[in-house]
Amino acid sequence: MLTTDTYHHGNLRRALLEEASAVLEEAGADAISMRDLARRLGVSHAAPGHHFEGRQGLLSALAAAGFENLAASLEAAMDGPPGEWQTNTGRAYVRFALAHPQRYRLMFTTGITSGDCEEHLAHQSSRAYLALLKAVYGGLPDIDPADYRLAAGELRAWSVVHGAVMLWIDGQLETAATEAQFLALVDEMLSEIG
Amino acid sequence: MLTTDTYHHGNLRRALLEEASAVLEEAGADAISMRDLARRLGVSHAAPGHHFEGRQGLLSALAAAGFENLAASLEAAMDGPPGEWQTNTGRAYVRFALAHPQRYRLMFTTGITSGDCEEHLAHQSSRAYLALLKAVYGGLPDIDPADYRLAAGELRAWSVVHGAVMLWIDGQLETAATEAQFLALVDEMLSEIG
DNA sequence: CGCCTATCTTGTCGGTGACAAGTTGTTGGT
DNA sequence: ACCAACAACTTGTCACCGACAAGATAGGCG
Repeated sequence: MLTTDTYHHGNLRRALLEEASAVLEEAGADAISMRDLARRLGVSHAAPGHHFEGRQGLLSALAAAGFENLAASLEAAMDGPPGEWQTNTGRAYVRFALAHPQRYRLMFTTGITSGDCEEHLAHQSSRAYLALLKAVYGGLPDIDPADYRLAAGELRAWSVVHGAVMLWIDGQLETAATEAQFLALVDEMLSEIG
Repeated sequence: MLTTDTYHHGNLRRALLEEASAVLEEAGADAISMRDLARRLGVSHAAPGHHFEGRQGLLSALAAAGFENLAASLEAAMDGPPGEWQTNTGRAYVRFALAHPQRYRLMFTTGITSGDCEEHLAHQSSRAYLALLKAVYGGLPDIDPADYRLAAGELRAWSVVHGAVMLWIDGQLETAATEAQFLALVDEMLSEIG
């Protein structure tokens, strides 16, 4: 059992995150219960509480992991010529959100004020945002992050992908388009903007 | 007491909606509890259950009322010349969302599958959507609602306002802009699109 | 008067998050 | 080798929640 680290009753923290991810994907964040996770993993009802700052801490960790994946996806989308960065990154963004709708909703719904993996969450979140900025402007502007001010360019780009994705995830477009049609429309929007 | 209708212990349904609206505005939908509402109104803990199909039913009613207000706001924004419909309606949309952020989030987060005031919710929701269509195209296309298909025009318009608003409401832009700056940016986006 | 129905109350169930206190296993110092 | 300190986990409990069942109460109508 060298592979499973310290072992007292297994590597609980990792197991909790994996189990919670499964519940998240199939039933949404509201369905995640500390006691239920404990039950699924065969530990006592209070065990999960020792690995996160309460339920909110667990959700923060899930959100942070999501931002990490999103950032990696966006960064990977920029290995082509800069002229295609915006379109490719937008496509990657939407593809990520549609592949993990519940995770995406959690990432943008949960308050960042969580505290558990606060710095990790903030870091991965801003990493994703920097990728977005780079894609929109074909490179990173050389300014002090401290006095960064939101501009119309990135707001429009982010709003259109975030808005489309949220409308789809929340079922507002369900009766008006299939997923394939929705993706085609998003591609159309992205090439118009770019 | 003629004004308060039937009276057994007051017009509970209306009182519940008003109290729940207050809690919603100041603490969000998650803070709405049937038992807490009952406590606030001085009735027994089970009383609210007789007026809505459970907690979800109450939330649906709140969402439906929100869509009613939104639809009215959007319709009112189109009393000017058709050329200004899109910009004015967009502005009205964003203004509504920023004035009632928790309500707005509830409207687009809660599943429409609620059952309680399902037909009312669906009706007010599509009323708001029709206003949006009218604003985008300067009038309503003459098609059968049954075979309506989502098109790029309305998707882009809706996405950009919904996305911007959700990003703001969920605090993603907090550190990058003040509310006034955000509103100015939204106006800029709206006039570019229109 | 007596029934009927809508409204509200009381009681209870299983479930949940948070916390306190105790137990067990692991690790590291001597 | 031993023991202390620490981390991981268990047990127990609290207040809260939503949902339901069954009973009480009031108003309307015959």
